[in-house]
Amino acid sequence: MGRWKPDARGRLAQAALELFVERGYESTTVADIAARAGVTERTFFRHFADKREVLFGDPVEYNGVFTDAVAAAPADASPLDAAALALRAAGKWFEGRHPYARRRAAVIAAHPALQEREQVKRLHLTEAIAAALVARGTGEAAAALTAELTSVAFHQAFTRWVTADEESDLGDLAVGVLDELRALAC
Amino acid sequence: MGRWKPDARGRLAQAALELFVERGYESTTVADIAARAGVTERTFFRHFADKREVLFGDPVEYNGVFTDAVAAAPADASPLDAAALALRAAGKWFEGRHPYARRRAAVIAAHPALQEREQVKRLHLTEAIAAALVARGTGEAAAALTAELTSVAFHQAFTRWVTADEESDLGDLAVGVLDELRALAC
DNA sequence: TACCTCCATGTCAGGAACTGACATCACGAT
DNA sequence: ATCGTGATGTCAGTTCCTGACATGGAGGTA
Repeated sequence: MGRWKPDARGRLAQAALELFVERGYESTTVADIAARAGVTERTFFRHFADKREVLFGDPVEYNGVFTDAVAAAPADASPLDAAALALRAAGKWFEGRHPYARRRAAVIAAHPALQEREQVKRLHLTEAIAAALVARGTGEAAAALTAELTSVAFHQAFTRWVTADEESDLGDLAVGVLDELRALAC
Repeated sequence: MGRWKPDARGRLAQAALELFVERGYESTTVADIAARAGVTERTFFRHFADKREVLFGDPVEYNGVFTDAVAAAPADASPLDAAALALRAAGKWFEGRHPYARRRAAVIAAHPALQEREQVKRLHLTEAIAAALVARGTGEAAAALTAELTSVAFHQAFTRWVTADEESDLGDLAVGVLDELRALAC
């Protein structure tokens, strides 16, 4: 066995979620998190840019779920069709993560500072989707708006998915919201 | 003349914007802002919840521009028509504020911490619009989605408005984006 | 084996953001 | 004239976050 226990980052993330659930975000210090993970505070900040970031995974991986699906869409698919495929892919990615997502969402909903971070992550996802659409040949303006629609659909669907008691299919929900949006706009 | 110079809050807000433009957000301390405004650091935190907040006005007043317009819309207007009226009202509210909005937007664009705050403000605006629509009798789901569309339209239009060199009509832009969204979704 | 470099972590000092508790003192009402 | 109010000042303290430097196992090389 090595000099240190493996996966300090993972231990920190888990300790943080536990403590946030137990005591709340504000009553938990970074020192508390580090102590439970068995490292020092300084090590926490080597793995995460700040205290909020510990609740958010690798954005490249997460955004990639959406952007890869957009990139993989058939060349003749419309931007909105590509968006729907991205929603399906995201729905699949979240399969089996419902219990975790619920706990995490509850923590975030309880603390404005964490909602802020979540909203920027959403913005970055929107921009990533727009970029992926542009890469497929969609115009800048249409790409930006389609990405926003995708983001709205996913956000709404995710909220409902996490709120609902029994687990439903997130992909179905999201594509459903996209259809609601279509109906509204026409 | 009173014991203190009047409008400490306004002086703080102005000093902050000046300093953020001059040195950047991170290189400006709250003590710097307070000093330029002629008060102490503690007074800054009595007027603003945190360092970021100094760039954002009263959310009740700002959101009210949108929600009042929604509330004042004719009873037979569709949710999306009410949204368009809100966009017009917001456009009018920003008349004459283009130079200020540009400077402010540049500062925010340069600092992730400020983008975070801006995104939550946007979220709260969206929720306020949804609530105003519900008050008009729109269903929860349709209200949420219409509010999101309104928010998207305004956000896109505002970005273009602030980016463009010569000043155009923000209301026109926003309603135009709403039409683009319609076209995309159909 | 002996040595050596790498790199994740530890240690420590310090700046800046924010908060609670208490003091001050012009202004306006009584 | 007195008194309460409320915006501000003062000060101590906690927490977040960063830079600089030290440490010592792992893994490679002679």
